[in-house]
Amino acid sequence: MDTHLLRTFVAVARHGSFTAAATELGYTQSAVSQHVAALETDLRTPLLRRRPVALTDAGARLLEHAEPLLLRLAAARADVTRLVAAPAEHLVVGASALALGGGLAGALAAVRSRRPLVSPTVRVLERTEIAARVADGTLDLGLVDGVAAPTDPLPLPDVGPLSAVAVAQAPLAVLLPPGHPLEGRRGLRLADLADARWIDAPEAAMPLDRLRAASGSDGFRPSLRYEGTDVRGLIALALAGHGLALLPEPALDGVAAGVPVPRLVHRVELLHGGLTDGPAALLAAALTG
Amino acid sequence: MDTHLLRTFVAVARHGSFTAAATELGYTQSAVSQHVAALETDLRTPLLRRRPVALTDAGARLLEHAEPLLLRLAAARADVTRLVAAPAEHLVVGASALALGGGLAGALAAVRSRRPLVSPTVRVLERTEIAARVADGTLDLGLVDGVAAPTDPLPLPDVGPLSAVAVAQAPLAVLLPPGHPLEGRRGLRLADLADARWIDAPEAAMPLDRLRAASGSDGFRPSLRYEGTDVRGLIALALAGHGLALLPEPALDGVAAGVPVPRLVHRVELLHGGLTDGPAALLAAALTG
DNA sequence: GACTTGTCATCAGTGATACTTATGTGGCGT
DNA sequence: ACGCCACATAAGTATCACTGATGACAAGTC
Repeated sequence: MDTHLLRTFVAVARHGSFTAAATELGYTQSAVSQHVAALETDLRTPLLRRRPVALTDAGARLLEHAEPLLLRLAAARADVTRLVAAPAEHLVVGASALALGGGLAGALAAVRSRRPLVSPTVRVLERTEIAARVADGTLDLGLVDGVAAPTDPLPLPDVGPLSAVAVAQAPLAVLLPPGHPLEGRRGLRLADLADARWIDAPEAAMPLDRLRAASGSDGFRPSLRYEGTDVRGLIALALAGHGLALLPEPALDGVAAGVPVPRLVHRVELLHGGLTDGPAALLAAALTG
Repeated sequence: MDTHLLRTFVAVARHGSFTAAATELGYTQSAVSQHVAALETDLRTPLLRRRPVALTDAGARLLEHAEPLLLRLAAARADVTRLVAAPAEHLVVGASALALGGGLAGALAAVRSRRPLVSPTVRVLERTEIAARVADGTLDLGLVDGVAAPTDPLPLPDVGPLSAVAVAQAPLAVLLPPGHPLEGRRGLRLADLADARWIDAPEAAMPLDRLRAASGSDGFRPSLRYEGTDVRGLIALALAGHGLALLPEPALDGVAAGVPVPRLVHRVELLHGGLTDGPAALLAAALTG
């Protein structure tokens, strides 16, 4: 079970094609075929069905392991080289959509004034992607938002030793349509709303599966799916009665009133993998200080 | 950064010797030397100081990544082969010391009566070791205990997709020496006791760092360290005033009275990596059913 | 201080093996 | 039925991952 074999296996599984994987990796089709065959004889079980190429059960299981494994391998390399190499004079920040608000603009301005030569990049990514890209060095810093108990850290995919610091924290509010029976309630436990219908807006609000994890319930069934990062659109849909939405209170922005949710907060955390003293450290200081 | 290179690097770091690592791995010393050199040129930084052999900073960092990486690799192999191979007719259960109580004896008896031929092994291990050994297939089942909020799962080191099921849950109690100012209190939040002096008994009770994580405080300073799994000894020390101890209430066993701690429970969870239908599945059914 | 000893680095040689090129084979569409 | 596409297999080669031998260096011994 060599890393190279796993890498080509993952490529084949992703492309659904031996030849496509071969061209991606710079191999011949023959080599890819041999790699997969070697893995299969090593594990004594077929991993792929051919013609058409599809994962077997064992293959699917292996893929579940292989992808994070390769990610962690890349993270290890990035972490060690980060120790050695001089801090780069560029700055790439990844942020989930709802994490953009908390002072990033101001902090970036502070960096630019002190280091006019660096031209920062801000990249909006899915929450799951950010930790991975910070770990493997593609991003210098990450800003992720999420819902958690006030004392708990945000649950993050474990991709190696990353440091996380809270940079902003706000109460949560459920956005109810006008006339909803619960309107005007003072406190609303999230579990009480597990049976309600929700708008599933994984980019603009909290993904519903995260709510289930945070509340320990398995409700939160979606009535409408909203694909996009624009919060205003989500608010409009929620007010029109298409479903409930859970948002940080500041995001409501006076446009609408929400019912506060106790015991849970919306938090933005800064992710980094060991700061040296490049522009990334400056930005981190501006964000946290 | 091949897996073989990482493996020999880890072996060298553990043994503090190239030759010892070579004999362990069945290589010549020359090969080990070349492996380490290859890693160092690949990462463009020395990983080990020689004569005496010691880790550099970069080497220590790499080791932090390499060990879990190799563990996950073994876990992946075990997980896939478990899918394929026939369920073995043996049964190895790992358990942390405080997890032994909850019905394991009875459940084992149930298994033995139905499968008289299997001779089970019970192995008492440190909490951190159990998840790793279940993942890589050394253990068929694991029983770990820990402290968490009633709705939260126990925090486990992430070694791949493992299933965890609660098998026993008990309230927690702080064991105070007689005459302690807080004696007789009804409820006691753990954070209130962060400044007190504690007995650090990582094998017999909860390790203090776990308490810090569970309570979100950084107190819980140790006044005495207790190495051993015998709870009676720990109770005697706590009653003699050497420090506080946090134990599941049943463990006090009438010997002593403790002050209950709300919002946190002691829980024993059963760990397995996908059950087939061997004796392990029988035992799991007996424990959870 | 020379000698011995133990340990890691280096070199040259060789056997394994990881690739390529070329060819075989089976399903699928026309 | 036929060709076409995609994966499997075979044969050949070039690389490189090992071994064994030797060198270099530090520490301990007399």
